[in-house]
Amino acid sequence: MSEESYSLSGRVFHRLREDILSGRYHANEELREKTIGDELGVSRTPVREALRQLELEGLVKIIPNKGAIVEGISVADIKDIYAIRAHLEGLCAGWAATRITEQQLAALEENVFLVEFHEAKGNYAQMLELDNRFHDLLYEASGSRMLSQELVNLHHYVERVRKITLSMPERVIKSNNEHRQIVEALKQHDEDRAEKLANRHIRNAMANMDKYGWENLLK
Amino acid sequence: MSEESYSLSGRVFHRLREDILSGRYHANEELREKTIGDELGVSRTPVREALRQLELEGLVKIIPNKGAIVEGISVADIKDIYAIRAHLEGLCAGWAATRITEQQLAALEENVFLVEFHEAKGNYAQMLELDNRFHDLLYEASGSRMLSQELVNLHHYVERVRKITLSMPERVIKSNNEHRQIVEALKQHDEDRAEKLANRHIRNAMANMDKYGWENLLK
DNA sequence: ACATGTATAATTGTATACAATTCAGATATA
DNA sequence: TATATCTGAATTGTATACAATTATACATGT
Repeated sequence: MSEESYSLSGRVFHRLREDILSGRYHANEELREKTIGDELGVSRTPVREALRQLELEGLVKIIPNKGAIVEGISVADIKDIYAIRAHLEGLCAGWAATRITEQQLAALEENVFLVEFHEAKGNYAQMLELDNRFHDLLYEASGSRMLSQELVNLHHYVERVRKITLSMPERVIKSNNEHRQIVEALKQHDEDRAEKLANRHIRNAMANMDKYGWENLLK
Repeated sequence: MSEESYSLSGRVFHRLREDILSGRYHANEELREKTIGDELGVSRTPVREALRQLELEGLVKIIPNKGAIVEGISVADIKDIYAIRAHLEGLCAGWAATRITEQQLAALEENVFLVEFHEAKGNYAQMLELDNRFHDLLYEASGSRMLSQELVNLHHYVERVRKITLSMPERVIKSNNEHRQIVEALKQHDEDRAEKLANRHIRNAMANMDKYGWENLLK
């Protein structure tokens, strides 16, 4: 999944989103077009385009003739996103159960196997990448452009949580077991079971953060 | 609910979105920055900003150095959105049941009453506006910025369906009855019931379109 | 006729110029 | 002192200029 963008405005957009979601900009911070442009070595034009896009994502608020301020994202927001994802990933897995292709199934099985492989070697660096890939594959298997798009968007918001989660070996193992069960249900085209398992998978991720402490999230 | 935008780029954005969702532009149509700018009497700058935003909403696809083409929205997409909304409006109503304020409840009750009033007078013109308002109030009552934002976005996509639906007197009556029941559940802070009713409300809207014939949707 | 190459036009990407608005500080006035 | 108002700087909004890329048309050779 290449998140690269070869236009300047695209690069500025991804960079600013990352900086906001990672907390490098704090909430309510003012974003000046010229300042950002100078920092990234571009003119105001691509910066403006990026800010307008971030506004649509809800990460900044643009006040006409005044400027852009960081909306940021609170712990409550992230919890909400997990609740939303629980529903939508369930729906997604359910749809995928009846629509998934053999190739997509094979790709998911390979993914589960790869996690197992690297986990056994204690190679946790690739976990985030592999986890991203699992979910992207699942989204695509739903066969729904709209649902997939929604879930990909939501996924970005919680990258920070997942970085923490997937650095815990015991959670990685459990998570991959849950992935395996989901794939199994997809293989059997068991819609209800796939939906329930995917829903619970997200809820388990939430429960894991409950134990870890959400308040530790934003440093 | 003011959908107005006082910047040129905002106006272009809303205008283009409306034109795409209403089918004035057909799928795969190429959108030239200069042409659009000339039509709307603005320069390329605000047009570009609008196109970049529409890309994020999935309504156009931008191919670097080539241009923007209309993604459009298919009947399948709209059905998917209804399914997604069914889940999320349920979640939303459930949350609202425990968080809604007295003022918000009063506003919802007033809305239901107003629909009744205008319906009795056969004044169907305001129905879309009032229906929009009901759902916006419900979204806000969820107390969740993220969920509200998601639902508002999804709502835009199906404006075309709702224009049809809400021009059917018998559906308007049923719809408002469903609204009334939802408000009742919110009043009693009955989370499960609110969730079920809101979920079913959207499913009923789908069933109504099933009868009407989805294929008649895109002219 | 067909493919290929090349010049030219059209279009997008980015930077800059200028207009409109807002902000900050100084000055004036009660 | 407190308040109001003016003035210039800073910032955003929009248009335009220029660069980079892509599309089109035509010529050339096979």
